[in-house]
Amino acid sequence: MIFDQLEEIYNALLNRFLDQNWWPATTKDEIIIGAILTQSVNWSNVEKAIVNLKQNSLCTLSALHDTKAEIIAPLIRSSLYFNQKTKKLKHFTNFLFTHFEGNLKLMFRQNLEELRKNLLKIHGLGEETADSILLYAGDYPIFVIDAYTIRICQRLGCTQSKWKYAKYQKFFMDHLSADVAMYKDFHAQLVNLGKNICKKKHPECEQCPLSKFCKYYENTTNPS
DNA sequence: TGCCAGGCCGGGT
DNA sequence: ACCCGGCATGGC
Repeated sequence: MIFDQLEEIYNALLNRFLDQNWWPATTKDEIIIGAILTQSVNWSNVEKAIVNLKQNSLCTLSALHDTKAEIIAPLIRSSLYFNQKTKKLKHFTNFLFTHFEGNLKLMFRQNLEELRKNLLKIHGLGEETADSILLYAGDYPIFVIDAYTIRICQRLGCTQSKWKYAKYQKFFMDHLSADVAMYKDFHAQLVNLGKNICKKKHPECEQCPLSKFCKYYENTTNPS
């Protein structure tokens, strides 16, 4: 299905909610740590973990690299699957120190395709986490897909149920200009929308700035 | 109370 | 190629 309104959709979200100013972190280290910790958990749980890491001066990649898993795990307990996530953090820092002297600037000197391929080899980093790191910490022009994005697209009726991550990503990137700041904010807008309005059933779609694009809204206003 | 949040992996068809 | 269980907290 051809759907050429993505830019219009983004503008509707931007007008209604203003710039979301994502990622909620001050350093690139913190963005990467947050990207791993937020897998399948709400951000408030991640925030507690980040605060704990900061209070122990462990919210940097080199500090995590130098710290035993038994120390890290209890600090990030609130982030769910904390033992798994401790390993994931370790896998990432091992990668960074093995190949790039622990220096993110060196890592981000790789081109997008090469680095993405390398990140995906790290145990515990899937497509969404890798792309979040690439976009928000590395400023590469790559669009992040998540569960909210898929849910909203399906509600809009602009995608097909069999589509998976790569297809969604291609869909967005084929229909948008490769603008890093816009990619960052568009994904943020979709998460914000997903967490709030679009989570509800379709009668509430009227409050959603995307209602005029939404197939359910059209169905309810044009029942015939 | 039970459900689900900004996933990912491995093992089974 | 898809499907499913494991991981294992906190807020509504």
